[in-house]
Amino acid sequence: MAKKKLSIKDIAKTLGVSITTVSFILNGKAKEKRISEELTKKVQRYIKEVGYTPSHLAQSLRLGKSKVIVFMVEDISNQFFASIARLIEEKAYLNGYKIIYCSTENETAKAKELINTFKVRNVDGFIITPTPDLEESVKGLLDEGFGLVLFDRWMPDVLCSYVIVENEKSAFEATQHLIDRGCKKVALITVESHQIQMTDRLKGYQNAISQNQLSPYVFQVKFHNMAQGYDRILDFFSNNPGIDGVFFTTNYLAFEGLEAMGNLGIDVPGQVKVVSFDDHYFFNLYKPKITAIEQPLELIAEKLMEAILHQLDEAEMNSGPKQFILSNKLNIRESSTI
Amino acid sequence: MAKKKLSIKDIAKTLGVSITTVSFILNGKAKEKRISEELTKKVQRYIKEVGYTPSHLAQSLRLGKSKVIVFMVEDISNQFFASIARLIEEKAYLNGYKIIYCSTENETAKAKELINTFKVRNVDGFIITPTPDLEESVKGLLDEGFGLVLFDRWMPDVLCSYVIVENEKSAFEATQHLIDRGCKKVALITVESHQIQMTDRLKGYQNAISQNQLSPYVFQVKFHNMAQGYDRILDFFSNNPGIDGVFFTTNYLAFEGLEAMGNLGIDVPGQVKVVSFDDHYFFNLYKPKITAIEQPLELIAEKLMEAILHQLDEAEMNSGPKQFILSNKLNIRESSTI
DNA sequence: TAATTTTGATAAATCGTTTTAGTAAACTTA
DNA sequence: TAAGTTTACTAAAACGATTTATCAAAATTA
Repeated sequence: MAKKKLSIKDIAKTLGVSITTVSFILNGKAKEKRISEELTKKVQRYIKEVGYTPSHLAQSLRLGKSKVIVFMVEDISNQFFASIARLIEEKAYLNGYKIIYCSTENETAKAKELINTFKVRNVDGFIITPTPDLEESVKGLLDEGFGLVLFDRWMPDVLCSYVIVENEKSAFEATQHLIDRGCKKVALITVESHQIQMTDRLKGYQNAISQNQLSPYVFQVKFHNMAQGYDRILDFFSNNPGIDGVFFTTNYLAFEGLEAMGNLGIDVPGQVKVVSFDDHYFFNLYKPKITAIEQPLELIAEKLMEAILHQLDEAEMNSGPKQFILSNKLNIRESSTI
Repeated sequence: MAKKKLSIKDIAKTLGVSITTVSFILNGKAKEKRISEELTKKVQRYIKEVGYTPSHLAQSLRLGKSKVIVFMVEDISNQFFASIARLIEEKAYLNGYKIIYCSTENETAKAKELINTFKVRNVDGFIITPTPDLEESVKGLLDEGFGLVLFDRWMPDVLCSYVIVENEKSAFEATQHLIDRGCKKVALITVESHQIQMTDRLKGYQNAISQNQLSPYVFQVKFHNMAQGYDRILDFFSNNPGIDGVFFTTNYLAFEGLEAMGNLGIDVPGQVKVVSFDDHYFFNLYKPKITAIEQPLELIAEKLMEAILHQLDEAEMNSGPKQFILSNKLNIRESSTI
């Protein structure tokens, strides 16, 4: 087993030339370094014949670049993050990069630990959905010259590349949509979080409510986990009977909320109209189909890779950060119309 | 920026000792190599003080092990694979391994290309859901001494480690369950595939049908993509009016099938009872709740890591392959009972 | 006291590349 | 024909670790 992998040294010895020559030819520097055409051809032919490929480890060690990007998200099994993972994969491989993933579970301590682990592991760049209070770690990465792009959330205090969506604007539109459909008591059901993607959604809701001279009904679910979320939302609806419209700021909340409403015998959309952030395959299957804000996954992935590759590209290293704020799409379905 | 990382050489120079000494101490060989306790302490103190960590790249190059495992699945954005990814992540990191993912889209050419790419990249092991006709590539990996575990599917012709579930048995049980609930014309809706996980499910269905002296109604959807699948299944129900039970071999087929049945005005479970392979969060949310076969995700992940780490562990390198066949659980819900 | 063993440390090879700084030989130039 | 230039190629250092072989001094033995 395990026939030893050929090294550049083996090639050189067999062909009776120097390692340097082979290396130059391999790296397309034959012309520049004045290696004769004849020898170049000969070496190339032999390399092809034996199917030699250079050791990336050795290259990484020598060049100080490992061609690895860390994709650090809240939870890789979450459909949103898994979808992005899928979409960036191809672009990364096309550019010779590998992607290592890891999940923070939105815990700051875990995120910091992961960042330290990977810093030491000679990765080149990080794509991160930051947890709360991660500013210092992130600044550390920048100081040490790692590539870095934030997404889903950004940090107002840190000047760096990011890819986010128009949270406030979309939340405004979703709320206004419910109001336009005749809702008078529109509730916001969100998670208790001070992270900017959530506070922006809250802002959008509040703006729409106040512009229409309505009263806000904000419910922030604490300690978010499936079972607890369901119970809390059930309580909320029991205690707030007049609600006729709900905007959920994440699809998980919507799933739980819809089930709670179902069990309370609340008719959607007859009695309560519903809109959710983060569209999902299942919203289109649900009865009624759920109106939802769709994030532009492909575009997010594209911009993420554009931003990170841009940073890792030697030539453009010291051009400024790339910051993208992308538009969402409100997919209007039965839950807010019939 | 980028304060240069310390190397073992810097440590040695500052302390006025040799690189060798530092290395021995770092690797816990101080005693064995008779480094004096005094010097050992001194070096350790300094290392801690400056926060030195060794370069994994250099170690990998020297030791020929990169501590990287490739997780190669059909589609990382698929909920099943994403969940497994999440579950193996922690175990891998605890053991000092990183995980690189990639998606084959079940295309043999792509899988072969990915395998070649990663072979060259000095990874240590592979966790793979093999595409059709991947036997040769997989054998190649084994010959070259890579760690390897297959999952979801296995290859009868290749002796290697794998983690799979009892496809045939569960399919039998699901079908029998429908028959027990009074179904007389039970259809199987599956994908057209010769891969063993699918043919096993087919076998289970067929056995149950013939043991009960019923007639099989097998529908194999070709060229599986969302839109086409839906259309084909719609046709199938239109052309086979008497069907009173359906077993879907994947949850995607079930989602499409349920929508098709909904649009045809077929009542589930009144008119047609439904069971699906691969339980899903939404089966519990759907109305009616869908009966489904649940694969033991945690156990799969656990066994995958057990098998791969076992192989990568020098000490146990040449013990035989580990093969796990895990039991599923039939979650009986409304779609097959009311 | 001479020979042997133990102790405590190190020099140098190695892993597989890239790249700087040469070096002979062939060719120009004046 | 002596000096300078090109041409075609290479030796050797580096990247940052691990490990084998070696070595001088101290301690033990005979």
